[in-house]
Amino acid sequence: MSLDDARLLQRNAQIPVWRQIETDLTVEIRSGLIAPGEKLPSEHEFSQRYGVNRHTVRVALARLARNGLVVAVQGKGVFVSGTGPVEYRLNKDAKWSEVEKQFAASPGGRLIAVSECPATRRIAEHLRIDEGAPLLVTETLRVASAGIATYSYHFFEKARFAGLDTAFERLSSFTEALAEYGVTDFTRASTWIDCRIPRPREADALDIPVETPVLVMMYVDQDRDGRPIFFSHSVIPTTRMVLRVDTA
Amino acid sequence: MSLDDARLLQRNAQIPVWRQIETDLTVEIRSGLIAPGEKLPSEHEFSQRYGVNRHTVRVALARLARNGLVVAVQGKGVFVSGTGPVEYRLNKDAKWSEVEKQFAASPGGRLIAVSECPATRRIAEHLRIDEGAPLLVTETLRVASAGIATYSYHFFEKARFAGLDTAFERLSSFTEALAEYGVTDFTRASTWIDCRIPRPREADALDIPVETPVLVMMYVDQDRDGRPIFFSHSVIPTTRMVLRVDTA
DNA sequence: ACGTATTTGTTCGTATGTATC
DNA sequence: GGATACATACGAACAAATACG
Repeated sequence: MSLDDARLLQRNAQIPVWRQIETDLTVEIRSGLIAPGEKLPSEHEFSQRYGVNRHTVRVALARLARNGLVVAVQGKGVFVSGTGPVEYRLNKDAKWSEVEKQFAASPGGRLIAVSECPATRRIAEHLRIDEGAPLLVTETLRVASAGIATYSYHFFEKARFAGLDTAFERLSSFTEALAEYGVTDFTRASTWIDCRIPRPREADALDIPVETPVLVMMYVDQDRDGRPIFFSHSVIPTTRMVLRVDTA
Repeated sequence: MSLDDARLLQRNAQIPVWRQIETDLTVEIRSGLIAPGEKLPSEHEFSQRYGVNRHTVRVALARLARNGLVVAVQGKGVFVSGTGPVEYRLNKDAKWSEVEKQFAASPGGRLIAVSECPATRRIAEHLRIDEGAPLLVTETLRVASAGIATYSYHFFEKARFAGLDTAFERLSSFTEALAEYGVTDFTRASTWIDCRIPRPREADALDIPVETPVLVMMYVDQDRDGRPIFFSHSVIPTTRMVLRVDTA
């Protein structure tokens, strides 16, 4: 709204008008243009500005409320939810356990599935092993707080880390499980960031609607000597989290 | 498919089966599990594995093709597009012009819209100006190659950069336009990364379907002395691009 | 040059559920 | 409640391009 107004709306388009308003307001709120705690314009004012019926505005606002972005108070107005997004900082110490620390949460990883597959070319390059070498693949759900969670796929060289899945199941933490394999310190080397629609089972586990996009981090962690430890995909819901990169 | 198979499908769910297959294959391709140039299983084989009709598979594949992820050749098969994703590297020299250099493209920014608005609290903090101070807001589309593009919102302090929009229109580049204001060197300080569904006009300009999510970078660029120059949102389609962060 | 198998591309038809008026 | 339109999913058949012996 600060940028423009009803010109944004496409009537007779393939997208319903209420959804356009929803994404529009989502942009404003998530980007911080409207600060947490601030009051939104009234439904009546929205309907005037966008040139739509008040009911159409209400559909959009109801969805924002359902996603936890706003809270409606009868007789007062609609307010942006109090807390801003949690920042997942990308630096060489980037780990999920670092996020858990912010919430004083104990390691609470849950092992969803374990499988094996041969290393594809890309993963083999990252782990500096032979293409086709057997990999141990884990799917884990790690939750620090409501809405603060990741669904991760970890790829380990099977020959080196056989049984790591049971160690994780016992300790609920990769950091601690890896310690049993002599890996006491590891750091993040490179991270690739992508986004997509979640798979049904990911959305289920993360407890988010299947239509809301998620961030995907792909990264390699290595030990002090630069030797690769594992390759990972982490699916991150963005309703209450953002990634942050500082380039000092 | 390497991780699991038809168990992934949710029948009678709110999400169509073809979309589930689409996201599934998108994951495999974009994450590099299936390498560029590789041949996908045949439509018949997919329909067997997923337990669906061949038409259903074709809908998914058609969408992947439209997004440029795969290329179908009659009589041969469907192949993952030859080139891997372009990496937009996040470091202190992160600029769109750096991406353009990779394609030997001349600056080709197009000014979509210009507006003004008062600085919200968050923007005021980033630019270290007073809340409510007038801002110059530009919307630009910058294309380096097919699918390699950004739709950006730039927020400038109006008092300092009045007329910058016309300078950009003339020079097609912020780097060059800012030089006329005595800003010869600027670097990236912090970046926040989020993702969402694009606005209709963003999807139009970037030539992507309205349902495919986009990455959003929010960042502050500053001059050599650490003085903020501008705040920006950049919308990045991810069919052919990923962000990359190196944490050395 | 020919026949065959494989694979994508296209066109019918049928059924079902959902949204809309 | 009824009528309509649309999206989803399945089935069968055929056309066209490719590969191979």
